[in-house]
Amino acid sequence: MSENNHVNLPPKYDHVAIERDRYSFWLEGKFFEATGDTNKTPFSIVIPPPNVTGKLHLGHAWDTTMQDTISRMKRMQGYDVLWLPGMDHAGIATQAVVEAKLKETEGKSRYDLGREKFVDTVWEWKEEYADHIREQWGKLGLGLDYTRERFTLDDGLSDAVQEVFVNLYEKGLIYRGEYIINWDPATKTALSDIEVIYEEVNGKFYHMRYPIKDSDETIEIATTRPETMLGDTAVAVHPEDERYKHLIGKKIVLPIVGREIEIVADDYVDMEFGSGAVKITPAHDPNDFEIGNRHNLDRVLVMNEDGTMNENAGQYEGLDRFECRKQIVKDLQEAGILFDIEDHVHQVGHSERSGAVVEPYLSTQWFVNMQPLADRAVELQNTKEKVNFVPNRFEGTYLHWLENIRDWCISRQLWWGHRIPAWYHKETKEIYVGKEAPADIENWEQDSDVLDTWFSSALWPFSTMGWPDEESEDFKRYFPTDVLVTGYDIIFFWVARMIFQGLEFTDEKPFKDVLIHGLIRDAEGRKMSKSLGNGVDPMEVIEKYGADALRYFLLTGSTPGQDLRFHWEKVESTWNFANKIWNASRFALMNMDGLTYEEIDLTGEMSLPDKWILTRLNETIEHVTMNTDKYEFGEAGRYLYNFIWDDFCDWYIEMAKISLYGDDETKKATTRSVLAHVLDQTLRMLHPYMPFITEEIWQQLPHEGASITVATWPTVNNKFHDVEASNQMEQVMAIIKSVRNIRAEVDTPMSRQVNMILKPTSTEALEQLSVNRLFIERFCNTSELTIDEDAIVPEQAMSAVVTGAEIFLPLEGLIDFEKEIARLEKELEKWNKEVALVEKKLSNKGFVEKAPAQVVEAEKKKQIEYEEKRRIVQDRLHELKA
RNA sequence: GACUCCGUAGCUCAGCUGGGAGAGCGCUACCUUGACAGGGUAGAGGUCGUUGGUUCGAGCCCAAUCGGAGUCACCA
Repeated sequence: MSENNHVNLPPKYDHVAIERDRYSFWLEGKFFEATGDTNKTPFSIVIPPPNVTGKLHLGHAWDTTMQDTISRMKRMQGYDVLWLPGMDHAGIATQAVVEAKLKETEGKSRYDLGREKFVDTVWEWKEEYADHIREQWGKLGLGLDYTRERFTLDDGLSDAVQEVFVNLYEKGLIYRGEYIINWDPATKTALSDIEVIYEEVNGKFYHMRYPIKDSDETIEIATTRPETMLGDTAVAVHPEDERYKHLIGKKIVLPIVGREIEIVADDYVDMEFGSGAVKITPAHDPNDFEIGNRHNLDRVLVMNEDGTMNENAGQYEGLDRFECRKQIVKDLQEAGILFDIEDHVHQVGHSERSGAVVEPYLSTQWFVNMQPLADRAVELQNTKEKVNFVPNRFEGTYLHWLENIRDWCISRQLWWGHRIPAWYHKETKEIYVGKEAPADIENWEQDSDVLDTWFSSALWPFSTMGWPDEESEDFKRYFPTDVLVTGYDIIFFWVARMIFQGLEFTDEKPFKDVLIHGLIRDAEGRKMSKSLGNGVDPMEVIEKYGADALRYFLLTGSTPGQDLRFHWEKVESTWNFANKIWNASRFALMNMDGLTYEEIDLTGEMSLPDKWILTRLNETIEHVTMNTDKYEFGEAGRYLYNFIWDDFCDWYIEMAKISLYGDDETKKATTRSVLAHVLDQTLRMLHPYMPFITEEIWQQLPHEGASITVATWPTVNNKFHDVEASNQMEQVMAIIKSVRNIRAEVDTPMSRQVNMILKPTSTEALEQLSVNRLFIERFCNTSELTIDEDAIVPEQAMSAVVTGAEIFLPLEGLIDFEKEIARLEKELEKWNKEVALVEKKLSNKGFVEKAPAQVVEAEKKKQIEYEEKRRIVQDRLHELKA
């Protein structure tokens, strides 16, 4: 075929070839850069900045693909889109990775290098990792504006961090104090509450009897952490507890240690639990700390920062806390103090990062006073201006957390991060907090700690836009952002904090919508994790099946808020979809015959399939646009899939061949235009889902503009909305399906021509069928087609019934009458049931009176149709049995 | 202990404001039809966890219950 010469699409869909150079084409065209065009409405998204040392995993791919899909559609809809990229310095995570590398390559610790040199080393690593992440973003096809890329430790963001810290300090919303915090002995830093993961652990419950001074009595207490007894400074009982009332105020000689501690009364103690007496260790337990404050108790810290016992542990000094536990249990048992050990399942806190058992530990740290900030965020949700959570139920989790908020420990004993802008006077011990160091710097010492990574992340939507400079162009134009996309696992870490910081510092919510997605799991439903080794590298998926297939799989694989299981087979079937599009496009191109975009002409007289596919296109545009707007990517994607595969490929292209391969040049030209138009519009809609393949094909098709990324989004065209044609097409399709069915029944392949008789059930149907007979002839492969109400049907014929017509295929010698009668009886039974059901409904007074008129009307129509079909099948059975 | 989510065809999942169940993969039979055999055509397969309730009508709303997952808070 000579037309083949015009086709530049290779015969095979090759995702590697297609995707290879496309991203640089987009970047060079600057299609992803926000234009600042004031004729357009701004639309902005900030990327959740990935950890700079991390490799992007499938979760990132999912998260960013959604953002890309949204922003690509918005761009096509004419918005001035800013999708701002960036990365997070990720304090603990990064420091841990670099420390490990350092040990591995040079056998050195961070202390060997010293603070300054170590931080320099991290910066070097950072550049390398950042390049890698950008490369992965490119492979995914993300439309990011790299001219605005930010890093949480760059100058601008550091300035914002300091501004916020100083401001909150001056307002009294940041304070420094000595409290029990969560201490991670592995990384030797404090953690915030949400960085502690509680896991059920099979532990022990140790029961002890403490001797009371100058008495033979003992008091029974129990603990899960016996080593902390070294730091006990009291035993508490309930003031109303009759068992112990006489002991209040008496002294205990703390075993091993020998310290005298008092028995105090405190309401906190639950008389019902255990013995009703509690050992109090103010330096190692938050509740004990509170009790200690109320009773002015000493705070005896018995551990070092690395989890070993310190000098207050006496003979146990230097032992690891768990070694010490073993030893102390043994010693106490021998001394007869510890008299029982019980198995006990309880929740033990572990560091989110290191996995080490978190130690409640007395320490001086910086905190954010959360209540006022949280109150404001909660308040916002009672107004019309509230942040819109999708799905909505996550607003509940968010609010629940805010309503039970506790102060946020923000100092970390790390080197990699934003240094706390506080200085202590060497002599007076006075504290100075400010963006600039004190003038007489030689007399001061800066706080050695850095801030929690999330402290800077919380400012991300506005710090990236130029804040604290409120006159910054980007801040004025693109803040607040439109939507934030993230997983439910970081609602507390990040979403909540961005909201209260946004409110506090910009008086605005940082985003209008929050789209929450779930977690990616493996095929068995397990979380993907390093330890299980069940992680899947998105780059591997892209290599095998292409970014388009991966993206489509991720977008359509689940509903908002739900987890997603990864299945290779699903990605593979998505690849098949891409291949289908590829080949349908090849067909179209083979028939374009040099058509240009300007020559696309939809004014000519159209065939039935032309009118039908344009109507279906309208429906698809409506559906896809609405659902993408609602973030229902699954719904939109599936609708497109069905439209492309079933309607466009299986029906329209097949039927278009009639005019494309025919002699009527006018019809041919019209169909060619329709084909080009529908494909063009379809590719545009599919583009946010599968950017690479759609761009590749679109460039080959008659088109205008430099790139599909900046083509306009399709809108419904009422001029081509022909319901009547659609109904006729449906009827033709129904007839074709019935004939295929019969042919399969009697083993008569489509390649064999057959005679066919159509008996219309109305003059209207007669007219329509006559007009559309060409399609019926062609797709039923008839040798002779009779359309006649009074046609005489040979005795040996297979029959079927569709709305408006009875179908007969005279197939002498091929029919097994018994089988045919059985088949018809089965069908009769079906119609009997349907008729009975409709009749039951319609005879139900309640239904007729209360159901909406259109529903009742539809039922009445069904009744007529089913009764007609039943009658026809019945008659046919009579004939055959006669 | 509080709360949330899930339980629909063999498997993985859809099913929008309630009007009589869908897709992909898998399975069966047939088909080298001029874009595609990674394709086409026709099919089989579901008491929508269970029990009540509301309603003319429930997979969809309410209650209870069973099973699975998760979040938060926890008594030493």
